[in-house]
Amino acid sequence: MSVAGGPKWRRRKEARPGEIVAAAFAVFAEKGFAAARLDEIAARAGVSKGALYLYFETKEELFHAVVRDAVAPNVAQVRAAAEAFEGPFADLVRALLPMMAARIAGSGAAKVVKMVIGESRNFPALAQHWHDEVVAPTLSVLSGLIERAQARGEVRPGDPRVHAFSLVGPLMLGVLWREVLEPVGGAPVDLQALAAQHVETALGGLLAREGAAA
Amino acid sequence: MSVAGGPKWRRRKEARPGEIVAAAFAVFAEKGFAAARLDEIAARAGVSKGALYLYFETKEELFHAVVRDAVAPNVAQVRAAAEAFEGPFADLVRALLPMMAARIAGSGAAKVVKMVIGESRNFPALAQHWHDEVVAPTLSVLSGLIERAQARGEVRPGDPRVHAFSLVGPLMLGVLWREVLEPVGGAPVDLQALAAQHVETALGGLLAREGAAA
DNA sequence: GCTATAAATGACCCGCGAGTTATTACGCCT
DNA sequence: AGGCGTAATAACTCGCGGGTCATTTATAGC
Repeated sequence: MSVAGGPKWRRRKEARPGEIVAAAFAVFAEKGFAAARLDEIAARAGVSKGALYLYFETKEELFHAVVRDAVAPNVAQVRAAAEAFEGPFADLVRALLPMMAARIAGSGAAKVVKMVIGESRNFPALAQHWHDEVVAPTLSVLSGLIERAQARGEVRPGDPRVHAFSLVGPLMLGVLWREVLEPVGGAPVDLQALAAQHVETALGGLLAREGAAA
Repeated sequence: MSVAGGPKWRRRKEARPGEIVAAAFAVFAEKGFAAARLDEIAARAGVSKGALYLYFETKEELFHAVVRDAVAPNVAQVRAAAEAFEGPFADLVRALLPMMAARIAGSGAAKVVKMVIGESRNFPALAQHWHDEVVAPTLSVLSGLIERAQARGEVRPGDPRVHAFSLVGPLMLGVLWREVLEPVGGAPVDLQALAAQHVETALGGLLAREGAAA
């Protein structure tokens, strides 16, 4: 409706891909892969459906691009923070969990998680990418930290991977709760409060007791 | 190809709905709602697509029936077991978590969880039903138990709902891991072992310490 | 300004799958 | 036995959405 002779569209080869991925992210997060409509993605990106195919071969490739872009930076940062830390295990955990909570809640990572879970059967390649690039590295950093803390006698014995689950499981549950149940009437969850209280609970179970025998 | 004059089909009004729901459960669990094909459900139920519509109005109603049937009995049993228990909190938890783990892994409940998460935006009614009938009651039983244990001085202070998250979160994470990540190369998770170790960790953080001041 | 290039469009195609319906045939009931 | 009510079928419709392509139009270079 631009009556005042502005051009109908502009050539912006550089900017398009990013805008398209952003729009696709929003629609995929809202609807899931199968129910997302290319027309809607195109509309939100301010572009025609045909233009999508100038930059992405198929809907599925677009899906992959979305997951890549939305997630990579956060993982790297959490990893760096964890590996740079030098103090006692308890302090590290007290810093790390709230950081993860904030990062997951802040970015759209939670929506991506939901998306990956929902479409994992239909797009195993996506779930695999997610596992290889996000979950496995994070878990490996975490259980490495736990293992070293065990060697120093700070943390009780036990499978370090299971200990890692004990640490982050409740956080993940909280994230999914917010994403899935709150919109349909579930009682709100304060992720920061959850992280704070759970860290103390988990540490109570993980740390070797000072006055204890074993 | 029954050349030897058996009838082409039989009238089994009573048995059909159950068989259809079972077949639908399998297909929905594998593909998710949107990607599930009514033709495939019908084929697995040994029935024509038209027959589905004799028993269910729409695909979505069939989806609802699946969730209802697959989940209700398990919840009731866990709830009953939890409320009947009379001993100290620690023993209850040591019995309850492995039981939940077994029940979730054994039935197809894990697949339903994945399904509900994936389709929650497109079918809020389903997520709501799940919340009202499954999650909220379970959580309420659990945090009730914790609250009473706190009153008896067995469990440390803190939001009982968050404590409940601390207890079951890692279990849920394990379930999702098995469901989503193991099929694409994730390291296997032994749910029973996870439950056993995590229970002790969680109790270590939840139980009031005998020799402690507060 | 004019032209060549390629970014972008939007009308189109076509297969697929949810839902419908005219027809068939099972099996109870007398 | 045979007739009737209805469970069940199978071929159908029809709209939707992923993907295509001939055409339009911005813009860089001369």
